[in-house]
Amino acid sequence: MKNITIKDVAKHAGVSIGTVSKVLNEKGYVGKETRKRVSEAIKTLNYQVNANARSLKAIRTKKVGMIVSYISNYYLMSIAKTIEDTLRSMGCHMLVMSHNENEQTERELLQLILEQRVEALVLIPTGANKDLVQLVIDQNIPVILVDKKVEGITTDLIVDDNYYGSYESISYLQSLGHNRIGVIYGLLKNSVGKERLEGALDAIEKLNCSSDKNLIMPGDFNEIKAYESATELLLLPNPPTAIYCCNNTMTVGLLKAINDRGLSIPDDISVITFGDVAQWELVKPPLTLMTQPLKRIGVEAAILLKNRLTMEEDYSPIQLVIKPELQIRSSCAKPAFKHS
Amino acid sequence: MKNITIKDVAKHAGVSIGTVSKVLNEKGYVGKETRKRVSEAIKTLNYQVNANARSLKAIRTKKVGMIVSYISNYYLMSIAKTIEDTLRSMGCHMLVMSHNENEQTERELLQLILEQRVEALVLIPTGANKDLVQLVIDQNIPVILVDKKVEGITTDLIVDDNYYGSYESISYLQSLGHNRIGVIYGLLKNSVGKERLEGALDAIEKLNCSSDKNLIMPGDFNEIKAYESATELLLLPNPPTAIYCCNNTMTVGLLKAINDRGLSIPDDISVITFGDVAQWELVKPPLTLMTQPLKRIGVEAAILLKNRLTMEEDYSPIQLVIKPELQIRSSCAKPAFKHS
DNA sequence: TGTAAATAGTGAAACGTTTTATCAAAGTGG
DNA sequence: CCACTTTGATAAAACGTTTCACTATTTACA
Repeated sequence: MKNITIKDVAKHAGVSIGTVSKVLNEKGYVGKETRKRVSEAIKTLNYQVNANARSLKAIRTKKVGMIVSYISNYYLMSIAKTIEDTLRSMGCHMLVMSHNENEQTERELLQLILEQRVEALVLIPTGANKDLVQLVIDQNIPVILVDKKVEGITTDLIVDDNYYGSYESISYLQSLGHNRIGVIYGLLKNSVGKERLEGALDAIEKLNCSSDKNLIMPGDFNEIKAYESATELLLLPNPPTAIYCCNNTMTVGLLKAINDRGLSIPDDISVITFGDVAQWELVKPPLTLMTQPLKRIGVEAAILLKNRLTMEEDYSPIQLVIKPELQIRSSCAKPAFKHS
Repeated sequence: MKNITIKDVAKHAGVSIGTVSKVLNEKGYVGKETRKRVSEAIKTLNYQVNANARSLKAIRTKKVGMIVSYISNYYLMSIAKTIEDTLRSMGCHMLVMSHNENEQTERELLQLILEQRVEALVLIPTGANKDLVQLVIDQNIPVILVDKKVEGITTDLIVDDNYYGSYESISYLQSLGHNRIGVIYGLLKNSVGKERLEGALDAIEKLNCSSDKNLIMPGDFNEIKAYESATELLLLPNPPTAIYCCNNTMTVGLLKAINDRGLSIPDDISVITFGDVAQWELVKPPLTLMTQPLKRIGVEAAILLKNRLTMEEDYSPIQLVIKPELQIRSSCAKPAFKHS
């Protein structure tokens, strides 16, 4: 079951392979009659160009790589979708891979990217593997970092303003009168995790909230750990009157913990989270949160990508820091009076 | 900024390109000393094999295509993740694309798949484009259909038992005493949508529920339409005591409609849905639903894929129909007495 | 009518690999 | 010491395209 090649088409149509190529790529001069004969040969033989051979000769591979942390993550895939649509409109396509926040895996994927001769790379990095990322850049492959930066690398970057989002979240709670605010934070080796915690901590300090260290608990960006930390928080002799949770996944754990202790939001405790998901509007009560402007990030990334793909000249890296927005719903209220 | 080729490495190490190739692929005889020199040359030159050139000569492209309907869909991407992991362990990688249920887009993607000479294709089809799907199969590329079938195509298939899931959902409601059951169904040109509706309809008939046609409303698999239909259902002079909603997206609309009318679940109305998502456990009350065994589907698809990739011989297509499971939580209760 | 430009088609080189046939040296066993 | 086999390395062919240099015909227009 040999594959049909351009040679077969040429023979079938009685022309040279150069002519077939011209028909295929709509380049150069081909007679009307000949074009038709060739087209028909292609049809009847079910010929398909071999993209590998094509990108071997032609420099353009029409491939763009996208490496994300989690492929089943709604936030990331929303961005991916926007990018994919843009690419398709440019006749390119996308290689998607996920490293699951594993640095070794990311190494292998970057290696693959290099081998595949993609024309650009959209990377949600682990934060490590600076050497390989730099290597990709050195090969003149445009790299767009999304969501997270890699220390020591200067290239295009699109991130949420995590610090700002956290600061504002705490600030909002404080404005409602809370001054014992619990925080469940994510992995700190992750720049997102770090920035969100720092924003929260700075806000707590500057706004004169209680800076009880016991109220700041790790959630490791996972549901289980968040559940445990939340439970601990709730069992404190003098528990917080509000909890700020640094991402969606951990919020699932937090809410379960609150449920399991029979507490009610916002009467017993206020809750605010960083990150949006359709269902947070349906939880009772609907969650107040900091939304990441998903669409915006996706669109910006896509635009940037398009520019990088069409621009030949050198360019200077663009850094986009996108501010999240406070979405006020019903999970935060004034703190109840407590006789401590 | 020319790319480094195998030729450069050969020159740098003072050997022939054949030898470099042998080192690269760990094939044939290479002297210990030579191997070292070559390896060093590769390191210092930062050489990266050109995967395109490689797959031109070697038949294996190490690429598997995956075409899904929506790339930001949690259900599909969970499956994709499992498959991707398996592939990586086999040294292959995945081309992910989405057709957004657009048949023309699917055509283009299938074309791309053909051109890319992938070794296998995992396809969540629109249901159309039978000709192109068949063409892929004819090229001896194993095709695994997931989630949905394509009429007239026989190949590997892994689907939920949608009919069963719907039937059981209605059956559960009926067992609680409901006999005016509303249904919000999805797109019917979609086999999933069709099967789910049929299961529900058959159950309603066989179990002697009221077969009031007004209770069966389209939701088109989207939130807005579902919201409208749900609202209509709730405004009926004699509204249903329970509603079965055929997928997650539509359930968002349904719940919003119920909220907006100030109704309470399950006191005023019972709700059951087809499809799981972490947040459905956190909604008040936690939703009773039919879960699709995501992990199972992903794993089965991955295993099947692995087999197809390693098996040379012809094989007969496997059809896997996986039963969803009823997950009882608190959104369904006995119907309240109504003086109609 | 003559000449340049436009049109139509060809053959061969090039892209960066892998593979195959070949050669040469070095071990091996009788 | 001879006839193998094993080991080590090479040059050239092949993979399926695109592109470039060329030839040959037709068209345009001054």
